Amino acid sequence: MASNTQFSMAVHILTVLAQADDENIKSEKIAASVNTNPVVIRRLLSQLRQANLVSTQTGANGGTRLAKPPSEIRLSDVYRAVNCGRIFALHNREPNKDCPVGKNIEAVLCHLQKAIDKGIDNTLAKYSLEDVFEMVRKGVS
Amino acid sequence: MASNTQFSMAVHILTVLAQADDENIKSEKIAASVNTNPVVIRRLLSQLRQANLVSTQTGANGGTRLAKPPSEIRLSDVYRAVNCGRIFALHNREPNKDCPVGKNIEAVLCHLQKAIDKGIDNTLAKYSLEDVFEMVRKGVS
DNA sequence: TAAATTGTATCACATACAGTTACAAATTGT
DNA sequence: ACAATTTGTAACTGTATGTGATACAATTTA
Repeated sequence: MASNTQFSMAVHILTVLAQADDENIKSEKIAASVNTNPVVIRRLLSQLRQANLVSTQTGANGGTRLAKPPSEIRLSDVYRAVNCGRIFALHNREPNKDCPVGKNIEAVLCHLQKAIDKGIDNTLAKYSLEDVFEMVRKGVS
Repeated sequence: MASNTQFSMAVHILTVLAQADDENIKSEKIAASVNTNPVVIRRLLSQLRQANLVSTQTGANGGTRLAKPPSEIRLSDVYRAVNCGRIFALHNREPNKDCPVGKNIEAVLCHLQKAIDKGIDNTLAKYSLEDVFEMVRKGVS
């Protein structure tokens, strides 16, 4: 599987909204920047909305805006909003429970998954959407 | 198939080898513990061999053993050995370069990818194969 | 030389994401 | 009330990829 681009697109979307300040932005306009279909954008906006990161108005002259200031949106929030998947998957066929390793390895791997997830969360929590916006404006340091 | 199980299987394989100490272990035997096809195991062993984590002997009575003691194998080595993929992918269609956001967002995302990767590496470097073996034997604390 | 074992190419299958089309629901302006 | 606009979402397609299986050459042992 080509790993998924949802986090990348979500950050892109939110940055466009950050730039627009308090204006309602149409999915079509965002799609033009991301270079994809508006439905792809709306699907992601749906997830971001559930996470209370954006708010949307339907109907004519509708669109989407940030639900809070960019300084209050952490990339860890974004990651959690769009990412259901894990870094690696556990075995998809049960290991052999008659083997001492097969019997216990899954618990260990599960433990590792949690440790990694916490690490990613910590890393992304260091960046706010405001930081990203600044980096986009001025270039990555 | 959600994300890939290669890291999980690789850790499983190495733990089986750690348990076997200095004996040559056949791919078939490992496959029985992991509950998969021996070819799947051999493919992974091939990657672990390239990373100098195991050494294999072909032919009758052949098999694979660890190339170094479990205490000298870090899970970060394993992760690097089998994992070509990233946490998230960049856009697969070029963002619109006429948009100030689209023009610079990729550099920012690339920067974030590196930060996350370093975080994962740090997390996994805390665990040696010996630690995993102990956890498998005694249960995860 | 026969048997055992790995290395690897190749195929089949399942899954998931990206992209698209289509249409109902909601909202606005007249 | 009506037409126009915009979102929400279901459904379908194409594509990529990981897993698993089969097959067979190459290697090693006895």
